[in-house]
Amino acid sequence: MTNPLDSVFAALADPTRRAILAMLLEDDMAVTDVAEPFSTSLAAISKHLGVLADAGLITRERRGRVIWCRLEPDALRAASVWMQGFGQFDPVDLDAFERFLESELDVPSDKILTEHE
Amino acid sequence: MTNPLDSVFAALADPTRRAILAMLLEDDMAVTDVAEPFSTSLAAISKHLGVLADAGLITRERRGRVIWCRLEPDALRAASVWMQGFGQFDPVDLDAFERFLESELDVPSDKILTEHE
DNA sequence: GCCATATTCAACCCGATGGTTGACGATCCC
DNA sequence: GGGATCGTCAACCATCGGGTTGAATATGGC
Repeated sequence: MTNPLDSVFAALADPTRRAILAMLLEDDMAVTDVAEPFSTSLAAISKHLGVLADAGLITRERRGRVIWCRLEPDALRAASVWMQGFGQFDPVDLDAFERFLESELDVPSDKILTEHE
Repeated sequence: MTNPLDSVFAALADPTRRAILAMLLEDDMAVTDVAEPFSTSLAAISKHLGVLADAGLITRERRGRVIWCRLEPDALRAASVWMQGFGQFDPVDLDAFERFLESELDVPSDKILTEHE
């Protein structure tokens, strides 16, 4: 009924959620740690994580008291293929990707991408 | 402070709008012709076209009575780069793209496509 | 058992979104 | 000018989305 692309694109439409995905690109994180950089409440972040999980973009696993969030990049594949069909864009360009992450967060990207600075 | 990715992804989150983009991939179209396959009102389609135009995904140009809609695939570039940064997906795979277009357009034909005639 | 920590749930507020209908402006053609 | 076609606008309605706060649940440590 509902196309999975609907929920994936809708999840990506929010800058907080894109920032969360960028953080998880580096490593799995606990919910509390995910929420830490944001000025919104923990409950709001928990909702965002629920949206991301419903879209298949992350999974959450409880270990003890802590719930760990893991990026599931495969969920982006369908959406990526869809978009590439329109533009024949260049293949993966991680430099451009980092620039976008930086422009999105208004914080240095080394907060998010620690490697290859 | 609004990131252009916000509006692009939000525009792509609606299946009607994705279908419109897919139609425009073939050729420029008049608003009335864009609306024809859908069961919703012309005003609703006009709103969708406004959302797509605000996101930069299409442009509209009046020629006489008719307003022609043109796809602007470059607006997808930033979003595509963003997504590719996550998955290192395969480069453009047009076969997969066509399959996705089919799954979007053919399957829900009883919902998207008009029922009269 | 008790308390602190980690996370979600429930109820609410408010602005955005997608849909409708009917009126309106613009344009072409006669 | 008159009439038909093209498209948007305005007002309205219902639903969704993101935010809040406070209570509830789950777990670990003492």
